[in-house]
Amino acid sequence: MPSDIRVRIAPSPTGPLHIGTARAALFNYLFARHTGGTFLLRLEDTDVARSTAAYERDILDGLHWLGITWDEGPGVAGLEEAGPYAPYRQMQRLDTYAAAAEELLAKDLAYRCYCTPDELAAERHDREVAKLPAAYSGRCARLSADERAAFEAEGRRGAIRFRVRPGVVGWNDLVRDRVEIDTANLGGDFVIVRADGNPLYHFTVVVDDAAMQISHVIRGEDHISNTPKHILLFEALGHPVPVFGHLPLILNPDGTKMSKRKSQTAVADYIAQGFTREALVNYFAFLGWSPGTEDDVLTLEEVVERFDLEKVQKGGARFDRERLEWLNGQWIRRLDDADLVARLLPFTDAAAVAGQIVRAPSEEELTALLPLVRERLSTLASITDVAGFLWRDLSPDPAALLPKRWDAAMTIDGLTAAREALAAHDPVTWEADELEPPLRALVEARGWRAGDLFMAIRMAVTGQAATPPLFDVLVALGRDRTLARLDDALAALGAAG
RNA sequence: GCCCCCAUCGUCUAGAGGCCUAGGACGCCGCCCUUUCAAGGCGGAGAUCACCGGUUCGAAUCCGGUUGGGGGUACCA
Repeated sequence: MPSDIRVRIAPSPTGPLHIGTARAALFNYLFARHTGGTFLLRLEDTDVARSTAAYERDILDGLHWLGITWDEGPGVAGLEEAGPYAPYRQMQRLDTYAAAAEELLAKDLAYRCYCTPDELAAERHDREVAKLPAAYSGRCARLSADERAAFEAEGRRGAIRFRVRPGVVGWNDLVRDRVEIDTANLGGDFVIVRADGNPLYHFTVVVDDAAMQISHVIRGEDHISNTPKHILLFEALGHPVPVFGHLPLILNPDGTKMSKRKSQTAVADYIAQGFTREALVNYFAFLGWSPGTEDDVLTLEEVVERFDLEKVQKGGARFDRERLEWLNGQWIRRLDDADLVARLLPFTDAAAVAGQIVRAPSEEELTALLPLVRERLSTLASITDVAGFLWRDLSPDPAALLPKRWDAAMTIDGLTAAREALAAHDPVTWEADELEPPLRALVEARGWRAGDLFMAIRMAVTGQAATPPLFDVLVALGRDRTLARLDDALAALGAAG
């Protein structure tokens, strides 16, 4: 059954895709998909000074990467402009706002204000000194035609202010029930169109939400105090007021509103660090919402099925990177081989380009390695921590080659014997379960602890104390490189002694 | 300052008057598995449900106040 529910995400291309925007987009998407409604994307690019095409691209690409798709939206990032209410970019809708502003002016619901920024600043300052709440005095609210003409003659264009009517504005918020705010606390008549003719956010958002038949406005809690202004504008425009739902904020670890300064906020950075879309979406969905069951690893589709705005938390949620990493590990373990390899390849390639490894592995090589690395990856990028020794040259550090209980002489003895045993091993059966018995036998014969010998070999052939299982590592390395690295380690130890 | 929102383990949360001596997950600590690291299994510590007062036979759940935290106070979005 088709639904007339229409929701939107309206990002402003003044920065890269922010986690908060992605989360708001996700909740709108979930609500739309769950109810069979329509989800649209509108670009709010009226802040010309700060908006860029590169940010636009980053935002749209990021949302798509996450799997958040819209039914109507602008023609950018390789997309066709789509939907019955085009254009979906505010700078292409200026005449719509101009017409709406004219209408409000004509009905005397708005007026021109000729105050200069300096005058406004002085006014603000005086009120602050007098300990009065910040508000516009309304000095231009009742100018006569002559006074207006005088200002215009001076060359002043005048901004357009909306007349805020006295009274209380209230709404039934989807997540926090009844909210009421006295318009006396709105700061006076507010500007809807700048003196330079550019419309402002509060105005464009309402004009567009009205024009695009938005039924539910789902956005961050930081907009609660803007909502009365928007309701007033909807009423002035003669348009039904949509239903509002204010989501709890994503917080820095210290509990303040998430910011670039205290947290990593760009989705692109999480992508670059090897977080999967599944983990990110899963994590965002569970920040402020929960299915009410004990499930914690869910696909986007499963979340869509269970999503309910009324189960959204009211209080803000701190961003917990450790939990995200755990979820990421969960998802990495769930991906099928081909998928995981395809996602890993860009990271090994990038590491090679960056010089972190000297050679990027092939698809086949990575596929063969999967059983060794999969459960050790917390991010895709950590592949080079887990298996980088395979694609890197080692420079043995004698001190770092010694197992806890072994000194240099002991280690030389152990590695020499191990090298001999491995060199004597049939190259044709260079396989993990073939390599283990001879080394175990050696340990037995010499009365060593298996762990000590294995650690000595591990350090010698990988340069690390933490690696995938040793015999699998020797196989991945191959006979020649294994023996060569043992020789190098022995040489380093000999030089030190 | 003024307005508004919020308040359950360190963190994310379950909980819509009796099922709660408050459940799950992350993290932390043990144990098991084990050649290291992970993963996995098992167990543990961790919340007098911010506080005070009310309503009720009974409150984490309802009401009021206090405190604390957060958000907003632009010719930014």
